Amino acid sequence: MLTTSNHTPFDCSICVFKHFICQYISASEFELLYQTSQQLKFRKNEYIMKQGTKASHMAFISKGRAKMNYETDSGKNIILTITGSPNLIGAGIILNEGVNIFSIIAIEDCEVCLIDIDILKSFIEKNGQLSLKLLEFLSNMFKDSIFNFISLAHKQVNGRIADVLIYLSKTVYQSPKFTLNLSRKELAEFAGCSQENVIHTFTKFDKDGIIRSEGKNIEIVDQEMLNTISRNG
Amino acid sequence: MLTTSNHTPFDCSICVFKHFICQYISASEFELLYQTSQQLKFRKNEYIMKQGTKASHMAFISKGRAKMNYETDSGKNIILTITGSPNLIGAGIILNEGVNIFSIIAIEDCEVCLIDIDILKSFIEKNGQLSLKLLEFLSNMFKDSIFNFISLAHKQVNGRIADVLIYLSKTVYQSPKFTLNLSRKELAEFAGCSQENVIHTFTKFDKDGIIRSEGKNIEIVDQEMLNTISRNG
DNA sequence: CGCGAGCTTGACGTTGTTCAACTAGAGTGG
DNA sequence: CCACTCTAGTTGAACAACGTCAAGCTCGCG
Repeated sequence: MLTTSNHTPFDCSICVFKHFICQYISASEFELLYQTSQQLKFRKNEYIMKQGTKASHMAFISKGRAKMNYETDSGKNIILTITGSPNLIGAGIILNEGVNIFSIIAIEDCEVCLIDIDILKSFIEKNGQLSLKLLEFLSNMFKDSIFNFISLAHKQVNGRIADVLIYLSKTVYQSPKFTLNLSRKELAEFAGCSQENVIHTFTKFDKDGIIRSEGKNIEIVDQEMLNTISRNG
Repeated sequence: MLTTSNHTPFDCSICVFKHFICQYISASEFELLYQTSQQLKFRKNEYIMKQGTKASHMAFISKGRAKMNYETDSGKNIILTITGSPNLIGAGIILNEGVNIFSIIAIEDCEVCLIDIDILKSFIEKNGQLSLKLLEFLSNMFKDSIFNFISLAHKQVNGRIADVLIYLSKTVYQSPKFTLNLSRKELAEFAGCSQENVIHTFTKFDKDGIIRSEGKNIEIVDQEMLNTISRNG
């Protein structure tokens, strides 16, 4: 599963996740978590988790971006979401039957900390505040996925691509101007349409002065118009 | 919010939820939960929870069926799911900003127990096992919604309607033969297509001997074929 | 008997997918 | 340095899928 290349531990003192969880657990508990976790680097296109494997770890991505990918029985890829960093991934899947129901794949070089689930579970069991926080976290993930699903299921391609662009700019790249780590095909897998449709829509948006699109470089010019398209579906 | 009509407490001794939660909390704690909860009957089409109102309760539906409905800014209705009973609803929404992000509406007469969230939260904080169980429950809801979303977003209407039929028969009515509580328009809001499209597909499925459809009475004849259609999208 | 709501049907135009051809850049080997 | 190939991106045209519209149907109810 760990198809990684490099194994140098990071400087944990600045880690956001450490900062978060140490509000709720003791120093010695964190030490245990630290000792049982793995700090790894992943290169672009490497699997951080692979669909179907046993879910033994949660992944805290401290640096880099990744995609959540679901592969259907018929071999089609569906991108469920793109994550920026820092971000904690795997909470939703883990507690099911202990199997990863989708893959997490680096779309650029990433620094990742794999956290042992059983250890974390033992903390949750002992620690009400922590579990409430995790419940909150899960609720929010759930909510996001619901709205994502509403967008995909009940809008047509214009609106979906507007949504994807808004999401990428706001959440993933945190700038109206960004350089994509994704191919047009991957964008199509994310937006739930054909690759050609992504391209057609991009050129239309470009002509209408809503975005500027040159290869991997995207700039959102008319945010207001994009919001309107998203709203009207 | 409580637009209900009838207010006779039920016999809680046979309640599934009571049975579940009493594995993790004490008798006196349950008594507190019971005293702060409301047992209500809802008639068809009544709101059990209304989108936008403060989320102060979870709903345990002990009898009857309900739909989760999301109303968009532009006034379009989207049915997120149909629930059978018994079922606990509202866990996912609750912990966000304390506002119901969608409505729950009875599609037939229901018996519902409204459970105070703050009380439940106080139990979670004290009780690790309970919180783990709730995390598991939420994870599963999350997983279901993901697969639902995959179906809607990446299949065409044939496959989506097949999915809806399979879901209704398996989860909601638990029989290959059932009498719908939903109109064609509502089915369309669930499947994410037009009402006419639902009808066209039903008649096609009927002609092909996959289902028998007479008004509200639906029977799944060729389950295998339906699964194939669902798989192929 | 008339009315209205929900359901059904078919025609038509829009939207989106598929297909095929073309372009541009990157990597490879002579 | 120049073919050659391979991949990603782009374009337009043909075709299929889907939504919209309009008309007719059925059934229950006043």
